[in-house]
Amino acid sequence: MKQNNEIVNKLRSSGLRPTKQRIRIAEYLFSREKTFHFTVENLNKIINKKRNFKKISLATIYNTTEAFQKAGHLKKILTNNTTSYYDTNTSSHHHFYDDETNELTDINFKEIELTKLPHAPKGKKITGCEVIINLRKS
Amino acid sequence: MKQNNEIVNKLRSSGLRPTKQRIRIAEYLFSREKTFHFTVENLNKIINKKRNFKKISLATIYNTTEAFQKAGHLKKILTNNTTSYYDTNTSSHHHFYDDETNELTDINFKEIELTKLPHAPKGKKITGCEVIINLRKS
DNA sequence: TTTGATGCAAATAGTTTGCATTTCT
DNA sequence: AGAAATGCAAACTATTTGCATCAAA
Repeated sequence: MKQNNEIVNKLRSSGLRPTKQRIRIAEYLFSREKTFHFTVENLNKIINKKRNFKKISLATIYNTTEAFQKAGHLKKILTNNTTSYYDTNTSSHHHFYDDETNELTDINFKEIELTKLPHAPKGKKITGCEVIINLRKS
Repeated sequence: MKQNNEIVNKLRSSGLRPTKQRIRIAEYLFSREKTFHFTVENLNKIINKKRNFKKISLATIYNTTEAFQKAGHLKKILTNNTTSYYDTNTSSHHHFYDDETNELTDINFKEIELTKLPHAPKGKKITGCEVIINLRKS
């Protein structure tokens, strides 16, 4: 596998073997300017739409997404529906959530100021913090 | 059905017929001081543990939970888990979420200070704002 | 050559739906 | 009686698992 060195290094340095499938998915996800929100089902459709490639199985898309998340390359987003959403923007940022359409939008972190946080309960540590602003049509 | 008038009125005044099942569930959920977090599966187990009552079907627990939510008696909580969590505390407040145990805990609203909020996108209005702090054992 | 990843299909978890029956008003 | 709620099972959706095969180190 000798392709896109940057991607290969990204995978390697996080302990992930750079397989064909992972490279293809990583290229799709991480070679972009704008942040990208998706479900596994979305990603599967997109990745497997192009006929010039061999199909990547849904299980692998699930595995890869989870591996990328654990490696810190993806962030799992909060929702109140039964599907998991992921975000290619792993830096600390917040979301608008439209309760009617289930649409998620990023909020620039400068738009929110959190000036006080609780301390973690005994024996626990804080691993993340997210603000969700609920929307509805006005 | 002539039981617990307060509960019956609560149901009636939100347009919900006070059926045996709804009353039993509402009595369990709303006759308490402290806020209560649960999943439908939790609630089902609890409600149907007591042998002295006739079993309430899981579908009814789902229906009732949704009806209570729509009526504003319950709040659905955002997590990064695919199971739905509900909260008997319907006022705007924040949560700790333990990613390992899936446990939810309230955060006293005084413990968090949000000093800056974005404005809603065009055509939308803000209906709520919630902070989730993820935990893990330290 | 051994360890880890993939792919498929079957299994599972959470939730929803259809419809006959029952309960409330 | 008429409208709405219940209960059951079947259907559905998202996700996970087991295991044989395959690719990377």
